[in-house]
Amino acid sequence: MGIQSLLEAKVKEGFLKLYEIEIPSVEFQATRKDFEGDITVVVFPLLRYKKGNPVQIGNDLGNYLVENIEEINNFNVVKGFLNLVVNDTFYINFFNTINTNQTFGFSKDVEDARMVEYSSPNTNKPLHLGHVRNVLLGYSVAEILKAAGHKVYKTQIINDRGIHICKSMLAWKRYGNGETPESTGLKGDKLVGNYYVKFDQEYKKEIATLIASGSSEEDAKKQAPLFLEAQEMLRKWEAGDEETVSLWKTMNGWVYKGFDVTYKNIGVDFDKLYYESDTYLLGKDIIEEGLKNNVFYKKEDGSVWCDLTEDGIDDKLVLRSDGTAVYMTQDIGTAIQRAKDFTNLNGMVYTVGNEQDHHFKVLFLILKKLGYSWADQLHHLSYGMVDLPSGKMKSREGTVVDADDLMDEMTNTAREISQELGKLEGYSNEEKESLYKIIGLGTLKYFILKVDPKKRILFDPKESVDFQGNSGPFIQMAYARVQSILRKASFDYTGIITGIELHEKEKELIKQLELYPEVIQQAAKSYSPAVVANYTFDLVKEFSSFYQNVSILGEENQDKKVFRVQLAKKVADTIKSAFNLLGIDVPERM
RNA sequence: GAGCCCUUAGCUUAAUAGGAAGAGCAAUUACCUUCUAAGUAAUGGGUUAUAGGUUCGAGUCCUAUAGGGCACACCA
Repeated sequence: MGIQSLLEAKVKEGFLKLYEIEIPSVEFQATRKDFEGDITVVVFPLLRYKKGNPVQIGNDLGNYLVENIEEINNFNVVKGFLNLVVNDTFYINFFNTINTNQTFGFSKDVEDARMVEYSSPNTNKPLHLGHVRNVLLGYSVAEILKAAGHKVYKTQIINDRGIHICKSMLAWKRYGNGETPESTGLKGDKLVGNYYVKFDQEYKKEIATLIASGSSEEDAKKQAPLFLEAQEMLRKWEAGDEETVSLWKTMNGWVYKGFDVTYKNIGVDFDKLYYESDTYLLGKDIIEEGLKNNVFYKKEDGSVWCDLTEDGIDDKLVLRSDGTAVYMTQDIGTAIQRAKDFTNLNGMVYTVGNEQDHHFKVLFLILKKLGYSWADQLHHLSYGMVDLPSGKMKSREGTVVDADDLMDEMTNTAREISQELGKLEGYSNEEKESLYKIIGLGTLKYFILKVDPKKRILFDPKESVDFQGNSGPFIQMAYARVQSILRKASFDYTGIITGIELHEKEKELIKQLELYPEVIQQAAKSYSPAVVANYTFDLVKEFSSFYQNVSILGEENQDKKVFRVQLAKKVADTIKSAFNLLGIDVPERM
């Protein structure tokens, strides 16, 4: 049992005895470093029930608690804050209860299932920095939800159809000379992406020619032969034309192979895939049904809309006048399909950039109007864009940071720094390379995950990624240090230690460990890996201080030495556990 | 032009759903002590964008204002 729940009961009891007043709850917080004490009762809220001087009430309560709770040794009152000093025995006992718990911090299964969608790429170009943030957030939130006791299904919707896909197909057909990933040695997604860029270049040339011969820009864009041909291709694809579909399958196949490599490198995976080509027609039946139930209405031209005026939003188109589906149609269908596929779902999380806030607001509203009870459990995990110093990324203009290149670059930087520091004697080349990757990727992932998802990130590949301070390597370093100690600890450090006097730093560390379960719950509730990242940093800061100020293996008292090894190991285990939730590996040595 | 998000130290940021503004980088200084210096210890740096309001108490809630971003398409 935590000290807090014990205290809460005693504070209530004390209030009753002292003033004959019942209070519903007690507010606690960790005592600030500049004051003596471990846990603080905030007295102010209690003034609502018992008028008086907060300092006086604090003193009365403090006296009562010291007398009645064994674990409380002392107290002081500053303004309306009652700071309580908790004795070592409590902390040692607490540590012993968590010490051998391998899943410390994790909740037991609550049999509540969630689906988390992330990545959702187009199949006409490689993944870039924007996807990296998306994928890292989605994967991490999925892991955090698992740790918080949910069953989780990770998914993505692959945007594998549409005019943009036809563009790269067309360009390949025209200018590709039968190139394949095998013949060029290029990753499939890169090869296809090149043709998407190629299309745009040629298209622009055609537009320029047309404008030169007197067309307006608008007309030129619509009349360029390439554009017309791409549209024709889309029609053929929808009609099931054999040649077109076959090319589509081949080129998408290349892209998927490329994506697999990238996902594997990033270290993320999926439980279930949805393809837009399978789902884009799905929504139509739902729209028909909704029309009957007056959820939607039809305009004279045949287009179908949802009236959202009472929600203060403009009406939304859900079906074009020619009967074809729009983005919204498809998303409605996909959501319903998922609910059918996974009947145990208690919520879906969509990891999509904040530019689509409006889209998801509308989607959730429409699903609710359609009467789906689960519509209330949908959540848009909205995150800010990643900007480059040069501005926004545009794939057609080649101003993107490619995901594969980015990871390579991080690994290279890690290699350079490692070699400069030169501490890897006795490591094989293979081990070294694996380590560089762990550090490089860890740096990147931590850099992105430590900030609140809502906030925009300015990413400067040269300068913004630090290997010091609040960074991945700083935390990985702490883990490696503990492993080093464990390798050197040539004695039995199992067993339960009691009755020792704690060093101040040890006490701080145990207090920090105590927070872990709540941190996971908090992160799950707010869908924020940043909560876990910041906690881990605080834990490691505390550990580093402990490590520099207190000797572990050099301690003469055997009990203290064993306890310190156990404590260090627990810290390392917790680092590893927390970093796992972020999808970051930790090294045995660095 | 109804709307949504953001603004905390020079830079990057934290603050448990109103409770004592805290870190990292950069700057200055000290430390390789037999557990790894990608580290530790210390110093300086804040009217939390501005003006009001609610409250015993506001970075946090409300109202305006300024600056930055996003969105509202028979695009996805």
